[in-house]
This record gives sequence, C-alpha cells and structure tokens, in this order.
Amino acid sequence: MNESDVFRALADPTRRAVLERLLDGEKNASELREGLGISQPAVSQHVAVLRSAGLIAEKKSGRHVHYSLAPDGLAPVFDWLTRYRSFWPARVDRLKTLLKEMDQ
Amino acid sequence: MNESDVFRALADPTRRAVLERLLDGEKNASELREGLGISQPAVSQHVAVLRSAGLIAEKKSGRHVHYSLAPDGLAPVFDWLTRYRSFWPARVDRLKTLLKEMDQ
DNA sequence: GTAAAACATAAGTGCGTGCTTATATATTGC
DNA sequence: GCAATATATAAGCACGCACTTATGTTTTAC
Repeated sequence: MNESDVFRALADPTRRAVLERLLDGEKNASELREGLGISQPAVSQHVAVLRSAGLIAEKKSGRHVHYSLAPDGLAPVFDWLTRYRSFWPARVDRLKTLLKEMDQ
Repeated sequence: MNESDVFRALADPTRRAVLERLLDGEKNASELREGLGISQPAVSQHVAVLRSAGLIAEKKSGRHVHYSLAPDGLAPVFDWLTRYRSFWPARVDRLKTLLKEMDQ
C-alpha cells in the first residue's frame, strides 16, 4: 500500500495488462485470465500482488470475485511523478488540455 | 526506452533514490553514491539501467561523468497514467492547482 | 611515464519472483 | 449430498536481479 509496493506491482507487464482490462469495468478472475496465456493460479497470484498494493478492489458475489480498479490506487505513482514535473516539458500542455476536457 | 523498461527501472528503490538526488541538479557517480551504502559498481549498474530506460542523460567531462534527469524521460509513465485518470478522483484538484502555479 | 582517481565491465552469489502442477476451500445446481 | 465451478494456497523450479570483489579503461596530476 506504499510507494514501493505500487512500483513493484506495476513493474510486471502481465499485471499492467490486468489493470488495463479493468478499465472496461469489473471482471472476475476467469475473465481476467482470457488471452493472457497463463494458468489460473498465476492470475490469482498477480491479483493478490495488485490488491496488496492497493491497486484493485474486490467484491465477492457467491463463488465469483469481481475485481475492479481501486479509486486513487495509483495516487502514490501520481504523487511521485509530480515531483518531476519540471522534467515533463512536452507533457504539460497535453495535461492542460486533458483537464479542460474534464471540466466540460 | 519503452514503457516496460521504464517501469522496471523504477521498481527498484535505490534507483528511485538516484533519480531523487538528480532533482537538485546534475551529479557525478561518486556524488550519487554518497549515503546510498552500496559499492561503486552497484551505482554504475543502476545508472546504466536508468540510462537505457531513457530516464537519465550523461555528459562526459574529463574523467567525470555528469548525470542528469532526462527531460521527458518519465513520459511513458505519464502517458500510461493518464489512461487511468478516471480513477484519480482526489488527485485532479491538486493537479489543477499545480498547473496554475506553473502558469505564474 | 607513473600513480591515482573516476567510472565501467566481468564474474560470481544469494535471494526474489513469476511460473508451473497439485491440492484445498467455498459456492452453486442438481 | 455430490459433482462441478471459481478462486486461493502450497510447493517446487528456473531465471532475473541487485549486490559483491576483482579487474579494465580513461583521464588527470605530478
């Protein structure tokens, strides 16, 4: 749940792929597994890492578990990144545009 | 120089500490080493990882090498992070404030 | 030219990590 | 209750990685 856990969790491409899939909305473990080409336990282990890093939330529903992106789970990364804002020259404009869009 | 290299580079706390030190300005390897409690080759190896991830730049000057943060080196992280902007609720306001400050 | 300084590379080591198969736990449908 | 489904945990393995010591390379100072 600290900065180190989050960065470590994000270092693995399979875990980033899992997060990516959750952008569409919540999914259970079997759905997350599709196309990843790894075993069911592997998914379960990745999910455990993401959850203990505070990146995903889970909601049990019978024998299914629905996983979703945890709001503000990426906050540690975001906070870390803002310290380097002077080194983003080309990104700031994009960011401003983004925020204007969000205002509307 | 791609997303995976950058995330992998950032996963190590010592490497994040190295970047942190470069926020003050450029430093050579011996200066970077101070307080880290690791050997000179270890620093050299971390620097190599950061450089091949596009996160730091180097400028040779005699027998010294001055390392500095690479402008836009964190762009891959930033771009990745913007995809999750809907899950930053509490961060957006802070970000707006930050950009207002940068405008002045 | 020679020694020292700054950094890089090589080689080895131990531990972490991502995977597997096997098994356990819990829930549903019949 | 029993089989099937959904997920978690255990144990083992292979590889990656962060370190170390030893050595190489380049540059400066004398």
